[in-house]
Amino acid sequence: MSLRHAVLGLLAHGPASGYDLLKTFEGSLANAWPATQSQLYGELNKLADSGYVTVAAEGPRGRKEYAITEAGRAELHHWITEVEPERVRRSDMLLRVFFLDLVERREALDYLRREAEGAAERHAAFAELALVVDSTDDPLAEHGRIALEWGLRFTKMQQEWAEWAQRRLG
Amino acid sequence: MSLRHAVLGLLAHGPASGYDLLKTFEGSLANAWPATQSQLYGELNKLADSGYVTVAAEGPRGRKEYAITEAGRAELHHWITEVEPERVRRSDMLLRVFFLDLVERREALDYLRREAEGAAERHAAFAELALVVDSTDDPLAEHGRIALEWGLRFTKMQQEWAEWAQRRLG
DNA sequence: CTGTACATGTAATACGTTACATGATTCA
DNA sequence: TGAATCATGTAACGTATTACATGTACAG
Repeated sequence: MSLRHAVLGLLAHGPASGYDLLKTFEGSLANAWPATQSQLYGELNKLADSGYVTVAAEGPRGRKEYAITEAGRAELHHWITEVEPERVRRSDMLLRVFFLDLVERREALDYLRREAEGAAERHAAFAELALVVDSTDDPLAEHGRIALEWGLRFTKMQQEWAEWAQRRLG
Repeated sequence: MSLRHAVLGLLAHGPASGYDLLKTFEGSLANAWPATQSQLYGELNKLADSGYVTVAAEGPRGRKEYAITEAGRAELHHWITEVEPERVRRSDMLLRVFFLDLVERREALDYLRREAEGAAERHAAFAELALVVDSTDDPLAEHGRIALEWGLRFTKMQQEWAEWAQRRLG
């Protein structure tokens, strides 16, 4: 049910076409809620049917510019402030850990080493992004920066955990 | 595609019925890969069709005890050691953070406070579990303990992040 | 005038959740 | 004998991924 709220959240900042929104979903938002082109266009039509968005303008090449309605804003506000975030998360990375006793110790250590390295790489990428964000004094980037901080801390935690696990197993 | 590997991983430790497996999916494994009864029974039939498991014995009340085959073990080993874990994760908790500029500052701080509190609670629950696990010298619990450590570190990170975010916003 | 970017849509397939449906065994 | 537990299966619905399908506008 969250794709609809992701779309509403973006449209709450200003009108946009499905194509515009797609760029955002491929960018920063991909870290919180990835979505495909197919999904997006379908969701926009459903949102329009429900009255949460309207086609505010039509442009060249069949472009449809969507705008959020009052009902859409109300639904979005309700979702942000009153709906409990979903705690269930699947992790096939962690799932493998449960079964590491089924492979050679060498293979298990290799697995954890790759996890640590991958986490370190993703951390470095986030850190670079943070440098850029921090050097611009754009107040609109404030919440993106808080989400980015989550990524920084998560990847760091993941790396440290994988290193700890290697020491414990090794 | 990971439910099948979760099932294979459990059966690699010994034969079990769908009903048996369900208990495990409701327990420790729920933190890494939750699954419903409906999904499980369906997957077991598919795995049997593919030759990854066989019905090793039948018991009272239509009970079917499944056992992993050599092909199943090979597939499981391949998955653990060679298949790259999926990095894409959706988080509606993080998604809301991107849109926190759309609500009152008071509401945004409330949201982060609730996140911090929830993380602290989940951390405490994990910590209690860790005490139990650490006091038993069961070598089989070793990998479960490593997964548990991930939960411990994740919830701690989440709490600290939410507190940091409150200070930054407030 | 041609390639690239813009722009939207549908179909097939798989995965996941909830609810429904049914029945056998055990134990108090 | 009635309730709890054991035990499996199906159906409906929603969401996600991939591929297919089509056409317009603009810039070089």
